[in-house]
Amino acid sequence: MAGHAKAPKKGPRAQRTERNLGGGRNATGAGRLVGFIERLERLASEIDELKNDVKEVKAEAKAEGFDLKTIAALLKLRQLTDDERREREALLDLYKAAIGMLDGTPLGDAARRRFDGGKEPGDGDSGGDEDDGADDGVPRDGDLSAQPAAEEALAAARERGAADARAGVRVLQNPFTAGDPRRAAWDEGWCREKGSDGMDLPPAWRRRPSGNDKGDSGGAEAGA
Amino acid sequence: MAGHAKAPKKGPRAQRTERNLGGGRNATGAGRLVGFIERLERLASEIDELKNDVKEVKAEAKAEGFDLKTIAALLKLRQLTDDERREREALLDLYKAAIGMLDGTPLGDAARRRFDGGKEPGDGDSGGDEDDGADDGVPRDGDLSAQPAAEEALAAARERGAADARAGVRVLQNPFTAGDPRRAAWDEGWCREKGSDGMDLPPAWRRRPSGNDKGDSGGAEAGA
Amino acid sequence: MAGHAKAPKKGPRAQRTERNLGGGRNATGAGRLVGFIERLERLASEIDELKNDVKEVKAEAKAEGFDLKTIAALLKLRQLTDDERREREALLDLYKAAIGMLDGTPLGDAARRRFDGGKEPGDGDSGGDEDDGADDGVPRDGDLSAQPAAEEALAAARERGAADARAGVRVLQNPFTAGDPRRAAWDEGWCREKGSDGMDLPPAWRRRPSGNDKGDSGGAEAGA
Amino acid sequence: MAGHAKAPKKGPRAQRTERNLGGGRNATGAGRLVGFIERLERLASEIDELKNDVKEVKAEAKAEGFDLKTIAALLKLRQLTDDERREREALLDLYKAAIGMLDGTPLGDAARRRFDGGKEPGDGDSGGDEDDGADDGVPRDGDLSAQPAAEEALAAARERGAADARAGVRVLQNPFTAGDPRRAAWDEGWCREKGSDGMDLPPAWRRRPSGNDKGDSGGAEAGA
DNA sequence: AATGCTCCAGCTGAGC
DNA sequence: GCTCAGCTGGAGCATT
Repeated sequence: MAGHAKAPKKGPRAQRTERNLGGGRNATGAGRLVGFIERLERLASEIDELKNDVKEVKAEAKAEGFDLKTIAALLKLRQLTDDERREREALLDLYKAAIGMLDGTPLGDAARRRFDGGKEPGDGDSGGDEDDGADDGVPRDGDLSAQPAAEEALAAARERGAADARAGVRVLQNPFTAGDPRRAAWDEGWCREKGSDGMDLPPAWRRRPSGNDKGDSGGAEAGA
Repeated sequence: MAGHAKAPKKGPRAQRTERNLGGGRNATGAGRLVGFIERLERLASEIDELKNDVKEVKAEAKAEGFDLKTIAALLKLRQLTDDERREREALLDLYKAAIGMLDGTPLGDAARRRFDGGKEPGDGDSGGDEDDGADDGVPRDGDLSAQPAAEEALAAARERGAADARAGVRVLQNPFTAGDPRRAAWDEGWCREKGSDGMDLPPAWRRRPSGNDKGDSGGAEAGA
Repeated sequence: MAGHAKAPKKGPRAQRTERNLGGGRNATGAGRLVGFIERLERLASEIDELKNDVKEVKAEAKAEGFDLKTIAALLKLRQLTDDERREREALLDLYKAAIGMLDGTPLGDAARRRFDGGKEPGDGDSGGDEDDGADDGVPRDGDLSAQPAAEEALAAARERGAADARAGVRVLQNPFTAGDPRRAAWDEGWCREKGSDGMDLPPAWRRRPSGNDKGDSGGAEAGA
Repeated sequence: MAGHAKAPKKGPRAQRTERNLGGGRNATGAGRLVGFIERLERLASEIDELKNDVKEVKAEAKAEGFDLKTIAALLKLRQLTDDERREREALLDLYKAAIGMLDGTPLGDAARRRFDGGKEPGDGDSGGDEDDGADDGVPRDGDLSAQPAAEEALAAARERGAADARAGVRVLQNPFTAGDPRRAAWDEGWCREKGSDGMDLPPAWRRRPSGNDKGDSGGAEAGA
């Protein structure tokens, strides 16, 4: 099912180069040219066999309800080094923050770590951080570095996320605070679980029809 | 300084069409063709004047230390409706979670809201969410919907972020919990403040040299 | 008529950067960033106004029966120097000849001149050119250089082409031999004349519906 | 030699999807997603192995002095049906003629045939074709259809071209008139022969350094 | 089903 | 010499 070309209807390659190869003229300029061209055409045809296969896979995925654009984004993400990805995310978050585009979504952990990378962990409270009104007594982001992200803890969190999902807990109820790596792990578990309901994809995995009229229904109706 | 073309050295457009326009032959096929071509070339030349201007602006930005690639990303983001942007982020986060690529960064708020959109806010505890071990007493994500994102509250948070930044507080010390919209606002204030230090850009805004050796320093050392 | 945008339905640019410009903070990193972004977006929007105009012109041309793809090719050709264009044509002809793809269409004049550039015009007969069977007494390509392409001669030929076209002469009856620059000029006149028939485009200017079945109806039925 | 990758230095694909495949969860949304992603990545990696091979071949060709851009053009040409190619050339020639861009190079045979296709061959002389001054007695283009392009005649012409080339005849001395299919065949023979001189490519096959200053050294100094 | 548009990625030329 | 921005060509997608 995966290795069969289908000859994308294109024109008749390999038309009439054969007679030019005649004799032992391969050392000739013309002969060598023909050689190159044929090698290139052969490679090209192999390539677009594979491209056809890609198309088939995509069609299949689409038929199951996945969003192709998102999958493409994923693939691009995956071929980045983790470091590169973090670097980009951090920079993007910083720039977004600077122009007030964060709207609602806080800085990613990558950005947080980046901007704090050079500092030593002890001097955090220097300055005026009396932490007055928000919610004291709660572990802050600073603890992020304190939790070594033990793989077993993460696995446990993931498992709990799955269990919670099964139990009907909503995503918003993630029990871990910001900055805790288990927060992400719980999310992973929850999401993976939610994707497995029945035979076909739950609607959350599908792309919304688009809502062609754009409402700018931003959470922060600020600028206007 | 911004509207002056510089004639990108390209070839001699408008070579010898003039004589064809002779007479009143504009009703002719040939005449009309020439007309179209000239209009198109004129538009094209105006377009690449503007492209030149773009180049200049980019060069200037780069000279000040900004990362062009990130700026490009920003621009692309900004020409999306807020809804569209949220939709994509949500979907991407979901897919990432499903294949375990979240590593460390939790689901964005957009994703959280999306998957919870249909539910009514009151039934959060349905199921087994006894909230056993994590960190009780702390406002959860569920409160996210409870806080109507009053613009003045956000502005205050932003201001506090800026003040904290001035006072030496680190980003990691963001006093607001996950799910609280003020968390993002505080980040915005902090970041904007940090960008204003001296004459030139703080190093955090510049792109890291690259780190050519790929470390895969992922939080989850799994696959390797 | 050329500067009216029509707002290509894209998203709401310029969302909420205004507040960030507040105060005299323009010297700030964030402020400068916003400045760059706004300049870039403004330029971008101007650019796609122009792109819209291009679209309109193309639509108009298509409506009159012209083939857009051909027009695009023309535009690309026209932004090449004459020298560059000749260089490319010559090289392409040479390569085509070498692999036997000329089929039917002889080397262009550009190619001929290129390969003969270094030689002095007098020694043409050196070697075995006894010209045995073909068609003696006829002016050869060699004369190409002998005719200095006087502009008035070309104009005359063009005029004669137009006259002949009006008189019902077919293209195939071009009275000038290969290598004579007037041959092309006559063609020009003939074609331009033929395009002027009535109100709308003669069918020869339109693209043929496609001929979906590929016949390889080559003049040289060789390779097959 | 065609299947050896060389791992184009890209990032660490296939990072940590394995654990997600655990259990028999393949029916799950998440599991299927992982499956698709892995298939796509596998195909992608095969594709860029081939692309690497292409790059190698091109590098080799370039090292021997061939012009890559011309080769690319050839490849594109070759994946067109003969009919399509002819159609495009004809249309392009017609449009060029109409706006006076033919300069020097006459209409290709394809164009000539196209515009004469519908007509019956007998009525050519209708009108004023007294053929007054040019060069009577010489076979005209009209004979083009009269010569059935017998393959053996073409082969002979090709052979003669090669022989003439060996004998020192210049390209300009092509003994066949315009419209005679043997003209192209002779060119083919001549060019192929010329390409075979010594070990390396004759300079005519290389790309001219470009002549950065544009001279518009056109044969027809017309419009200017 | 055909076609025009848009995006993306590879290739090319410059600049440090 | 390497990197990086610009550009060109192709492929997918939406549209009619």
